[in-house]
Order: sequence, then C-alpha cells, then structure tokens
Amino acid sequence: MSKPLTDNAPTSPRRRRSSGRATITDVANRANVARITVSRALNDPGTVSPDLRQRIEAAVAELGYVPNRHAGSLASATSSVVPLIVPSLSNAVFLEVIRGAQSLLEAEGYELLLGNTDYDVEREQKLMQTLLGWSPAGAIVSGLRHSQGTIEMLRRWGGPCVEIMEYGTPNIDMNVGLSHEAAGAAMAAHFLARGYQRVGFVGTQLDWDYRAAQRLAGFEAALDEAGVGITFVKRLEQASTVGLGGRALKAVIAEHPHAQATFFANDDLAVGAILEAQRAGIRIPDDMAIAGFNGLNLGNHVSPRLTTIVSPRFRMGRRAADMLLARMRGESVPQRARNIGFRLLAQEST
Amino acid sequence: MSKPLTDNAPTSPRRRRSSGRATITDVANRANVARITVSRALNDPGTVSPDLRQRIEAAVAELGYVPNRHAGSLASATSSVVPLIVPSLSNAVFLEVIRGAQSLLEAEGYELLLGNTDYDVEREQKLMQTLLGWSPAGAIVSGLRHSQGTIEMLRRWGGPCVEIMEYGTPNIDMNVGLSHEAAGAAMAAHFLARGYQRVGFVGTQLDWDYRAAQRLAGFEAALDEAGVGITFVKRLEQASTVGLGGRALKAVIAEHPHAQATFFANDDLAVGAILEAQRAGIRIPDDMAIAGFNGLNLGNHVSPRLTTIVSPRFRMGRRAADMLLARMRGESVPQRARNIGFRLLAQEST
DNA sequence: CAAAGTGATGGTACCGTTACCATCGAGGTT
DNA sequence: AACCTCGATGGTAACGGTACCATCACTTTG
Repeated sequence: MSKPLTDNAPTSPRRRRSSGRATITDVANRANVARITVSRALNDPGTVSPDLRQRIEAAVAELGYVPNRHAGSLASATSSVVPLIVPSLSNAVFLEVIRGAQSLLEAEGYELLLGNTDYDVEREQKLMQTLLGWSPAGAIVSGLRHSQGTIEMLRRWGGPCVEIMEYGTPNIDMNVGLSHEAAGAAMAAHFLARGYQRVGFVGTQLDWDYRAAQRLAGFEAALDEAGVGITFVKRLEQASTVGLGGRALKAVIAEHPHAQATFFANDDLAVGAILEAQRAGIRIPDDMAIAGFNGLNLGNHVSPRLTTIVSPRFRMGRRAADMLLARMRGESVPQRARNIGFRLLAQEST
Repeated sequence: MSKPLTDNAPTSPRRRRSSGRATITDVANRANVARITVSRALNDPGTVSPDLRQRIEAAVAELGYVPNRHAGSLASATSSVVPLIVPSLSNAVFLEVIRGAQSLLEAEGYELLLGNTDYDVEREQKLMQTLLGWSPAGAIVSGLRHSQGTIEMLRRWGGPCVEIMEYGTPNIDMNVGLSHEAAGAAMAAHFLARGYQRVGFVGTQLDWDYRAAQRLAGFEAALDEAGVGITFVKRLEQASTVGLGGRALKAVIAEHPHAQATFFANDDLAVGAILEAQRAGIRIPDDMAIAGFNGLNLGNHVSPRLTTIVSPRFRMGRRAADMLLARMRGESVPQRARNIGFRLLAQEST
C-alpha cells in the first residue's frame, strides 16, 4: 500500500510540467559540456575556451535557446529589471524622463518596468512592494515625498535607488533633480528685471503636483523678499491642458485687470494662454507677460515665443540610469545628490 | 530542535546565499502551517479556512514578507509581466497607447515591461527574444511589419499577443488598430468635398514610419480614383517637430504656388504649419488649407483650429490589454482583428 | 451503515539557473 | 624536480516558490 506503480507503464516515473522550451541542459548535452559551462559561455564568455564557446553557441542557435530569466534571477538573487515609477503618464514631461532612462538601461541589458502612481503615495507603496518581488537590480522613483512605509521598505531592500525630478537630500539612496523653489525664484527675478511689479501665478492640482507648488513657493518668497509681493495666485483643480491655460488667462485678466505678468505652472497652460491671447486680441507681453515651465519645444513656435524654464528631462532620466549603473557595477557614487539645474529661456512673451 | 532554519551563525558549515528576505518557509513556520498552505492563502484565499488565513496574514505582515516572483514564475512557468514594444519614445502618440495598456494591466496585477525599437526590426527581434526569457503572460507589439524571425519566435512561443497601431490580419495572434490607408483616403475625400483640387502631402521619415506612408498611399489612391491626382509629395528626413512643419509650409508655398491644401503626416507638423502661417501672414485656409493626423489636443487651440484625423490611441492600448486579459483568462476571442477606426475632425483649417 | 464525495491541509518533487567548491593539467618558480 | 599558481571545466546543492498527488476528517448518498 505504498505507490500504485506496480502495474502501470514501466517508463512513466512522473509527469513533466516544463515550459517546453529548450533549457540550458539541452544546450549542454548538445554541445557535450556541463551546464555550468554553458552558463559561463553566455554570461562571461572570456572564461571559456574558444573551442567550447563556439560549440555552445552553435548549440544555442540550433535549439533556439533563450535563457529562462526567472531561473537565473532566482539562483543569483538579482535580476536585470529596473522599475521606474512615475506619478503620471498623462504628461509628456515624464515621457522624456522615461526615454532618457530607457536609452541607457536598454543598452546595458536592463529592462524597464514601468509603474504609474497617479500621484498617490499609497499606490506607490503597494506598487513598489510588488516590484520588489522581482528582485530588481535598482529602482528609480519620482520625487522626494513618499510614505514612510515606502521609504523603510526601500531602505530595508538596500539596492541602488535614485529619487528623481526634484533636487534634495535622498530619503533612500541617491538623488538627481532640480530645485523647483530656485526655479520659481529665478522666474520672479526675471519678472522683476523686466520691470513687472504686479505678477501672479496660475497652477493646477497643486495639492498633488507638489513640485508645481514648490515653484510657487519659491516664486512668492522671492517676490516677498524683493518687497513686491505676489498679486494673485490662481489654483485650478482640473488637469493642465492647453485649453485650460487659455481659459485661465481670460479669468486672470478679468479678475486682476492691473496684473502685468503671469507665471504658469507649466508650458501647457502657458502656451494655451498665448494662443488664447492671439484669438482674443490680448497683446503679449504688453497687456500681460506670460511665462511657463518645462521648456517644451512647442513654446518656441507660438507668437510671441514663450519665456520658460527649461528642465533637462531627458538628461535627468539618463543621469539617474547612469548613477544606478555605476552603483550596480560596484563603483562608488561620491555625489549622492545631484542638482541637474535648469535654464531660464527668456523670449518675447515677457 | 528539528531544523536549523534561520540559523545564520557564522560557524555554519553550509554556505547560504539567500537574498536575506523572508521566504514563504519563514511565514509557514511562523504561522505553524505548511508552505503550500501559505501559497494558497495568498493566491487563492477562498480555499483556506478563515482561521489559518488570518494567522498567515498576520505572519506575512510581521515578517514583511514579499513573495519572490522569480521563484513563483519559475515554478508555474508563467509570470505577470507583459512586454509592450513601441517603435519610438520620442512621440507623444505612443505615450497614450502605453497609458491605455498600463491602466488596465496594472489594475489586473500585471506589470508592464517597456521596450523601444527605434523603428528597427532587428532590434525588435533581439528585444523580443530577451523579453520572452521572462515567460511573459502576454505581449503587445507595434505594427504588422516584423522580421520573419520575430514572427516565428512569437508563434513558437504561443502566448497571447496583440499587434497594435494598424488594422489588418495578425501575423501572430490578435490585432487592434486602424487602417491608415482608409484614413488617407478619408482626408482626400474631405479635401475634395471642400473643393480643393490641387493638394499635396508632407511627411517625414516615411521609410521607417511606414504607417505615415500608408496614409500617403491611401490619400494618393483616392485622389487618383477621383481623377484629380496628387499635386505634390514632400518627403523630409528629419524627425517631425512643430518647427519643421513651419519650414515645410514655407517650402511648399514657394515650390507649389498654386497648391490649395496640404495633408501633413501628423499633427506636430500641421500645427507648426498653422503657427508659421500666423507669423508669416499666410491665410489659412484661403491661401492654403492644412490638415494633420492624430488628433492631439493642441490642434484645437491654434487659430484656425486644425482639421485632423483623431486616432483613439488610449482606447487602442486599453483594448489591446483587454484582449490579452481575455485570452489569459482562457476566454475565446472571437474577433482576432479589430478595426478601432478613426474620426475625421473637420475644423477651420480646411 | 458502508461507500462515495468534499474540503482543508500537508508532503514531495520538481521548475532552470547559478554559487561554491573541487579537479585537473599546464606553465612558472624556487 | 617538487611546489605553486592559475585557467578551464565540472559536480552538487541551493534559490523560493507551485503542481500534483496523498491524507484525513466530515458529509452526503444509496
């Protein structure tokens, strides 16, 4: 009464539940070497003699062998995936960050796992927890504000991690970004240099998009310091679009007839304002000066061309990937926080 | 003293190379159940009694247990990653496709693995081969044109796969997209209905961006069929930008002074043309009618508003994810190819 | 009342790869 | 010549889960 193997098919020890794909063992048998040698030939070709390497490569090609990354990652306790977590995919800004990170990571053989939090820190924590289950090689997260749980989780994890978008002391490991307060202050200085004294700010969803709020804070603080003060702040709750920027401009002009200049939280709004001004016969910058933030290409093609702050989004993504790669290679990263800066592009709209 | 479980004493003769994280065994010991019961409690809670489930959940929380996805995927020969391969990340169009797919996949517990081919079929094949190493749950690829190797590889793989962006017979499994030839023909019909007889096309990088070339083909064929013929085709080799669209408009007007209407390959170019016309005093649509393709929001905020063809990008990404999910759940997908259509938005620029 | 479900739980053998060590021969060193 | 180093190759045991039974207490059924 042990196992009913007695009168069954003599050669049916057990079912198989393999994936059906060729495995490293198949390659090893075909090339007549040990499995471990195949592994080495693929991961560290220099340590295998040319003769064997060639036989192995031939076997790989003949069998169409593709290594099972799960098995490899399980055995080595690391993988080649790198999560990149952004707060929004509605915004073209993050696309360039993604592209920057992807351009470098893909070239180095890493895979980008894309996560979206929709500006929700709880969701971020959940997402990150799931993604840590992939034993990632590193991680890129947006912003410096996370739930305490997220921060602790990432610290316990201990892998290379870059917080991007805003410059500051990293909560976890490394940081690359720009100071949004400094950007706001720079725009204030620019307005004052142009002679505008009655100036204001228009932003959307400032509760979630706290980096826009930081620009406002820096802007307002610089104006206060100059003894000028901010004339108005318009907070909108819809998502930033070109259309909304136009409507906001009309509202601002109606509500603050003496205002001279408006700093919009981003270029989408600012471009919308310029386009609306054209239609409505509002003269820019005479009736109202307009500035934005991001440095989207589009701003250079409206009339007048948009004054804006150019954020190096692509470079930021690429730099983040670069810092991760350095850390993964075991190099030390002396500068744990990098201020990637910004550039105020003064054009005809102010 | 039965088993030296978490005995990390340095005197231990056996080496350990664990990741250091809590494992399912740790949870099982803590909750005093078998490992497999923990696995069930997490993956199929209904089959575990409330009592045990609660103990297990408590143990999970106390230990901060996160399942190792590699181990799970290796054992079950499937994973929850879904590669999405796009030809370009420079283009905001693909962002919305990504967002559409991501919105559904993430909600269902799948992870999006982003790949970029830069319109290179060889690179696509290599990328796909790597990604298949992750035993993906499904795959989304762009376009219907792939290398033969890619097609065979994906067929051999046999998992659910959707080819997106253009409508047609799937090479591999499923398809969702729109007919770019029909879109081109629709624009031709629109031009003719507006009374334009001398019309042309401006496109960039048509060798790679073959879907734009398809729009041209459909446009040209419809004009031929109407006995009108195409007046000019301008092929540019730079990437499409707003600035380039403006320059192209000036060139077209100089080279074809009697032309009445231009179909630009995409909205970036067309918007650039409209903005340039404003600056240069070119009257639209009187001096030149202008149309684009994509239906970017921006086109509604330039003056005159852009006539364009709206492609349902977000819906396309989401639909692709939906088809994958149906297939993964084992449901049959009766309609293997779906024409998601487009909408010609006739505004004041034509 | 025995036989046959049924539902909850456990035991064991994998999944496919790599880490760690052992082995073995060639060439260099003392 | 004996010893040592080193480079190439191989053997074995994990890595951390899940699939596939087996088991066992209870019900349901004929």
